Amino acid sequence: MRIGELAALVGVSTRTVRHYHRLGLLPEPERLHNGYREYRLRDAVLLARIRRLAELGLSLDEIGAVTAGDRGRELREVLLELDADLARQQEVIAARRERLALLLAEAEVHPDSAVSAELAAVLRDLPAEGSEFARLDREMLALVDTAADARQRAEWAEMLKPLTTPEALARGHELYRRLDELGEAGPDDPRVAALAADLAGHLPEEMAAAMTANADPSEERSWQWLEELSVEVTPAQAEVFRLLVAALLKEKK
Amino acid sequence: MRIGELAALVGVSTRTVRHYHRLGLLPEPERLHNGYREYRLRDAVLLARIRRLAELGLSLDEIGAVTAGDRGRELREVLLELDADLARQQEVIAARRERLALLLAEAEVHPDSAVSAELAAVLRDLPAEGSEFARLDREMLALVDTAADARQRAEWAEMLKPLTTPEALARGHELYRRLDELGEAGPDDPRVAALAADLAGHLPEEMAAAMTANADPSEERSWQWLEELSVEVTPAQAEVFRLLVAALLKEKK
DNA sequence: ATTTGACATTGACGTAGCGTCAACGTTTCT
DNA sequence: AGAAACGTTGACGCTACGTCAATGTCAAAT
Repeated sequence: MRIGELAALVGVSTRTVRHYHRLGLLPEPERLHNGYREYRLRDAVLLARIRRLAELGLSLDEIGAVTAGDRGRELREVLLELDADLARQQEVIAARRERLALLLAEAEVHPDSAVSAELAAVLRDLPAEGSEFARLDREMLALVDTAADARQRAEWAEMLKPLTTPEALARGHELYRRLDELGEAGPDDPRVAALAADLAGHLPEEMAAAMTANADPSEERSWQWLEELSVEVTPAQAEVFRLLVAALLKEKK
Repeated sequence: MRIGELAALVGVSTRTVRHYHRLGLLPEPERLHNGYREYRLRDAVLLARIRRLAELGLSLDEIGAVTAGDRGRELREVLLELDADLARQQEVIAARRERLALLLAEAEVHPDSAVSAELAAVLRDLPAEGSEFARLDREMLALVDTAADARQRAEWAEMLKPLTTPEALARGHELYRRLDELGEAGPDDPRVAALAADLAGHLPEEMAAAMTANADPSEERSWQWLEELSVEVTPAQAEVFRLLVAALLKEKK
């Protein structure tokens, strides 16, 4: 039998057969005078066995270990391992499909949005035009949104809801404007302390609680992100938030 | 933000970030005077979005197509496609686990066998010692065994059962010996025709039916394999089987 | 002032299991 | 005899990065 016949017989490509030769899975058969490989029945048997194991999902390395004979691994052990692996894969895929279903349900409502439905609703109601700081704020929200699960997003949406009343929106606009104006100011500018105080008054209670809850570094990192992200704000703006958190903490006590 | 901070923030490696740059998934940010990449908040947002899609199982190519904006593909369409793909994967894995369970159950009974339990039982009962042709025969059985499903194997085991009686075994031994003896003979040796006739008498009825059922080439290839495998037999032995099939066919009519 | 350590840069190789040329020789059919 | 269909070895390509390697930059410890 030549390589093409063998391959057709077992249902693989000639490339596959030669690949198994190079890996040592299938021993090289005798060569004819012209250099062609000449296969016997036992090669077909072995190749078919290799394929059967491969189609079960064993890696070629594992197959090599199993078919190596005495000093190889026990087939049973490998199969059990494989079954456990497949079970894990099933779980992973099932979880993915669940998340996919959620995403698709969201997309049904908000077709062309890069963020979740909850956040999209908030962003729609929150002002953004004209303020550089508002843009940063939205970006931060979008960032935490991508990493959040449904529960967290619902909490945040709840927290942010008080900010969408007409009065809160007006005050929010003003505060964004004042933050923008601090762009070039120094951290000791008198407007800094005033703005921090006004911000403290503007924030919903729940939000203040959430911010101070994780303000000590031992907790999770959700609000620590705020620090990391402060790379993009000016010193004066950063000072506003330092004062703000300090005020909230004092108020808490 | 420098690349390490960005990577830690989103939870990927710096290598991954640079990889996305090279693929064009993530735009290259400004460089500092020292050549370091300087990231902004929006880069983190985009990177987090990419990761969310990647963790769902989208390929980076697909993510590129989705995030490409206007001329890209619709996210919804891609997600539906992905879901269908995951569903297929689930089916494949479930089928594998079923076959694995069968294999494991077999291994429970026949721990160190390379063939199925059914065939192992047959091979145990069938004689093999000393005959080259018997070895070939066993190899052929092993070959079709690897490709067979449970139903087919049960059928074959049933077909082969009549051969395991003491009298059949004795006749089988003799027939194997006579086949071996034909090794160097020509196809027109007088013993050829005689052996073909005796073989026809030896074969169980069901087996003869199975052999002739697929003797015309329009059918499946299970018995056509026999032809392919005849590479390993001598001309005289091949002639025996040609005559055998012809006799069985005539008898059938 | 220097050494160390932690960061950054680009470039290249390795991974699994083959598919797919390329460049060439052999067999077989017409 | 020419073409089609096989065989040979060798090499690159594919995914999504991990993992050096060789080198540069920056802050802190000596």
